[in-house]
Amino acid sequence: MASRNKQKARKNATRKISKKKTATVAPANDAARIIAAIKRIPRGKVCTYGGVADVAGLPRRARLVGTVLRQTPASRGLPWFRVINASGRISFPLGSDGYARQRKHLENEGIDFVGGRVDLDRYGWPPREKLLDELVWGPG
DNA sequence: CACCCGGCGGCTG
DNA sequence: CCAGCCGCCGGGT
Repeated sequence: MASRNKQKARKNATRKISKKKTATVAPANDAARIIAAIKRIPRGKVCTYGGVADVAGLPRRARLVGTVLRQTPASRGLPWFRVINASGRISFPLGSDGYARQRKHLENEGIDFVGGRVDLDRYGWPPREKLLDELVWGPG
């Protein structure tokens, strides 16, 4: 409850600050940052949608990560399959082709599924502690 | 401008 | 753990 109020407060604050709305800066580069962030996920690790957004410098844009991924044609350099949701699950419907492909890729990299989920404490990237430090202290 | 809908995330019951 | 609900924010109608 408190958290929702906090989010609402943040939203109102954001509105007030950005009321000018000047440019609307077409976020084509947002997609580029998201792709770059995904490319950084190490082999054998996974990152959540929200995590990718954070690494890309776009906090709270988890859904945008999903949108970009959905619209981005699979290319060989992009480890799209290392992006899963915050519950440690693959976000495609169970039984779909996409689900099967993604899971196979991950298992091929040695990632272990228990009850249909990945243990983020073990396979999550970046490590939670590092992420917090960077959020608070900045990189370096 | 008003809705509607997501490869999401947090919290609650 | 699961189901819902809600908040967020881009994109499409």
